[in-house]
Amino acid sequence: MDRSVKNCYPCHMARPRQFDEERVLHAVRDQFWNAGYAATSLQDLMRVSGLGKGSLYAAFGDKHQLFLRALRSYLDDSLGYLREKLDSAPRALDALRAFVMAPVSDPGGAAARRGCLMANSTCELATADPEVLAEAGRTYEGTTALVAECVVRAQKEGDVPADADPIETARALLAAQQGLVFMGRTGLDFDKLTATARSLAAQLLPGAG
Amino acid sequence: MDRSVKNCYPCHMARPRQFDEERVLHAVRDQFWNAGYAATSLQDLMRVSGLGKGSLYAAFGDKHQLFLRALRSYLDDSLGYLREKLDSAPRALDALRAFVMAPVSDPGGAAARRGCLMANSTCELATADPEVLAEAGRTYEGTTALVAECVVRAQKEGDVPADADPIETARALLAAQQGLVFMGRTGLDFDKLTATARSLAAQLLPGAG
DNA sequence: CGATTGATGGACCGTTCGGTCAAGAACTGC
DNA sequence: GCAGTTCTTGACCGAACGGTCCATCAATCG
Repeated sequence: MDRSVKNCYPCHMARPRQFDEERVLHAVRDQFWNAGYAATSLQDLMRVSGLGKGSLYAAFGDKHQLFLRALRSYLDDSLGYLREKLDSAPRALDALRAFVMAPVSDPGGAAARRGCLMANSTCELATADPEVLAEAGRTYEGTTALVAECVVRAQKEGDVPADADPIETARALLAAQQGLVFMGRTGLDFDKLTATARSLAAQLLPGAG
Repeated sequence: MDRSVKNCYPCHMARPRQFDEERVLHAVRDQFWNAGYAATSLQDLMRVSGLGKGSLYAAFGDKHQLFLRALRSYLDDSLGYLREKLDSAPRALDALRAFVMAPVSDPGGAAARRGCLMANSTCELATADPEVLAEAGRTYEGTTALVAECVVRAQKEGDVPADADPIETARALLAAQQGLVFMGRTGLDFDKLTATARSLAAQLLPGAG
């Protein structure tokens, strides 16, 4: 089943893949990100990946499975990046602040207008696609857990009141962050969005920037 | 052009409409709300409206125009409802708290999981559909203005510090609310969502509930 | 009643959709 | 070089898509 491991052919080597699976997933992910799931056609996917229909179907299954693969790849990257950011910050409070401000961390604001693939997909598909809904639930639970860990660290460092519930605090921070992601997607002016992000971070987290 | 005005026929009356335009817009809006724009076919629209293709096209133009009509009808209703809620509250602070908590005001949580038509549409279409993006911008600017007015009133009533910027406060409240709407759409447990809403309201607004 | 008008519903259009399949290409082991 | 295996390509499929058109219907006014 898993053809990503190269040296597992029965006895005769066959024709090797001429494409890099990760590269294709990346291109496909961008396409879904820009146009959404339903508005992306197989022709779009062929164009951005450079693959023929047959290759796409042989490698990934149908459109929906390919979408889920691309989505999961995106989530793995995002969660890994978040974990690294949260863990590597010298002071947990700074990491929490950066977490809330993440939607405005891109200088130009282009990323803010593009939003988040998982968020966009959830809004488009959550009602009708249980697998996407499940992925969303898992993702935001995972994110909450990571942030909550960071809250605990901030408490140990004396920056967050010890009586605050870490999970509850994390959920509030996550909700605020996702609200900012969404406001960015509505086209809200980047400077105003940044000001709002600062305001939210200041109100939800102790200490002055 | 405008056939909604009944008494403007040249000289002979013709066959009158056999459907209620508002009723159709309502049904169509629900369909788009449940399935999204791209995933809704003309057959779906015919089914939920009970109209034939010809009637739909004659009355509303193509699918995209019909969608915009339904979306605007939704927005008019929503903004009207919000204005009324904000104005009718005896105390502005209570209205602001209710505004933030709106995503969990539905007892069962079904509304929370359905999300907001404008928010869903923005996430699905904002990148590719300038008209939807413009509608989103207008909507959230309008909402910000309404909430800011209410903040001013709360300041006059002594419930919100006088030195707070009403617009900035309104944007933060709106972002928090939309974050909650989104978290509801991810399927987050309704009780947890409610707790998060309470937590956000408590941190962003003065006074104890 | 008959002329006129807009509403109606479904047949019909070309296009594009997601998905399948078979034939050929590329590669290794014998 | 041949056999065996997988990958690649593009033709092909039926279905569904959005959209147009027209014969028919219902209502009014002269």
